Amino acid sequence: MPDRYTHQKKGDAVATENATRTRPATRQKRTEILRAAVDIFGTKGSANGTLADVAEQVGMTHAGILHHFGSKQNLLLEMLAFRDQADVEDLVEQHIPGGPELFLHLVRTAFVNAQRPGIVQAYTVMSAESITDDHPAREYFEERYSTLRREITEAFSELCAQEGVTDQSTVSSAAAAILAVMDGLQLQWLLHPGVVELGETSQFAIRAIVNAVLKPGPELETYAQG
Amino acid sequence: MPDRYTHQKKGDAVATENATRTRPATRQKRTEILRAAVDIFGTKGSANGTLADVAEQVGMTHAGILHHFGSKQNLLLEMLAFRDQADVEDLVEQHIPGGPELFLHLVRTAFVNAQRPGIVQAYTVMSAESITDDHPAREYFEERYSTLRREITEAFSELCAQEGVTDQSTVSSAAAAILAVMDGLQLQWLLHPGVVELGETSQFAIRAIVNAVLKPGPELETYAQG
DNA sequence: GTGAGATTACCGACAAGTCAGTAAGCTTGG
DNA sequence: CCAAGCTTACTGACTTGTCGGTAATCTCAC
Repeated sequence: MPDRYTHQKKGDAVATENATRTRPATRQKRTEILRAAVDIFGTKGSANGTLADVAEQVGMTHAGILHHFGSKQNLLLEMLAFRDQADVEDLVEQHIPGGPELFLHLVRTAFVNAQRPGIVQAYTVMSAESITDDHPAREYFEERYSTLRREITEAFSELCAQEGVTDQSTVSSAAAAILAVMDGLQLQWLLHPGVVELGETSQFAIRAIVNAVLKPGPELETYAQG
Repeated sequence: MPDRYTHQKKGDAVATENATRTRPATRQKRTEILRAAVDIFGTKGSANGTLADVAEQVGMTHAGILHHFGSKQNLLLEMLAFRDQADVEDLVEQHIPGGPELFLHLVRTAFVNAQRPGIVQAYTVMSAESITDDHPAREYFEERYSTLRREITEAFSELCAQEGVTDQSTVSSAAAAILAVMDGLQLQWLLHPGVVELGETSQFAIRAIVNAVLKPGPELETYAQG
């Protein structure tokens, strides 16, 4: 597999929307395919979902999908990039906020996600699958988590400065923990949609972690009966 | 759920070690296969890992595996049950503690898990895969999370009573959140073993959540600059 | 304790189906 | 007319599960 992430012959950047090459209807069709891919691979997983499944949903044969995306692996990667793009489009300003605002943004994201189980499911399944051997999305998720942890860590730094807290020993743990609750709650919410409330619970947990950074409470051992 | 998980023809209880039917060497072989299954399906996922992969690791053909477990689905289910059993065996008293001790037990579990990435990976991949359509382990994980949330909720009740806290409105959120961080941190730890510290970070997060139940800090909006 | 008959453990071969990817050709917008 | 979009037809690689057969092991009458 030579150029792993795209099947386009020329080495042009993926992001550059090459208008000369593609008809407008084609761009639309590609988007339709990507949406179907989110649905299929979210519902059946990336290994069990097939190109034929995706093709059927857009009224095509699987060879048609391959015409557009070259390979299944490439379709999966473009699907993840597509989700990111769709995420940012939701934001009024096309940029994720920094500083203390970030925590509110994360909570809002959790509430938004509660309205779109399909995408959440695709993301949850793919992220866990990515830890398997030679998974196409491994690098994608490694970068994603690194980036998000860094952004959250920076937000904590700003917050600590603002609140006059000097001990920043817990911020890296807290950053990882915030991402972790959000992911873990998504899984439980997908398993028990009526029982676990994604938005509210995420809000509670993020608040708990943020407050613990600013003012750590007693140690757990305190509560064990001695 | 007794005999549903085995392909044995007679409806005898699984737990009763039927010495007459199985040779001691066979029991050993079965365990060996289950261990190999944890390795293979943890490394490659349940859909991508094959019976032949498992068979090769124990020096057999895939037909031999099917002789012992009847079907791939059954092998997967027995593998999960096997992990649970191995978990409990680690405990000195064969029972998960209740009350405030439970939180310390969960932290200890996180530290123990940091020593066995293979099993953690299998569990992480399978739990996420379980939300896909008609996954064999779906029911297993639904029950698992329900049970664990209930146990943690009960532990919170005891803790609240002990500490004189009457407002228990957050305990169900907290129970889900604790499981969520543990799961989510496992994923990040598997992606970045050197960066994320499973034990320490879990400890921090669980402490943060427990303390938030007993004494909720300020709301997140407090920190946003006005 | 031993030999006959049953049961278990496993293999080799194969059946049946699935899936990604390829090649060649039809169709149609521009 | 010609390239992009798509199909039909096909291949080769896998995979689960089945089936007979074989060798090892167990049971038990004698």
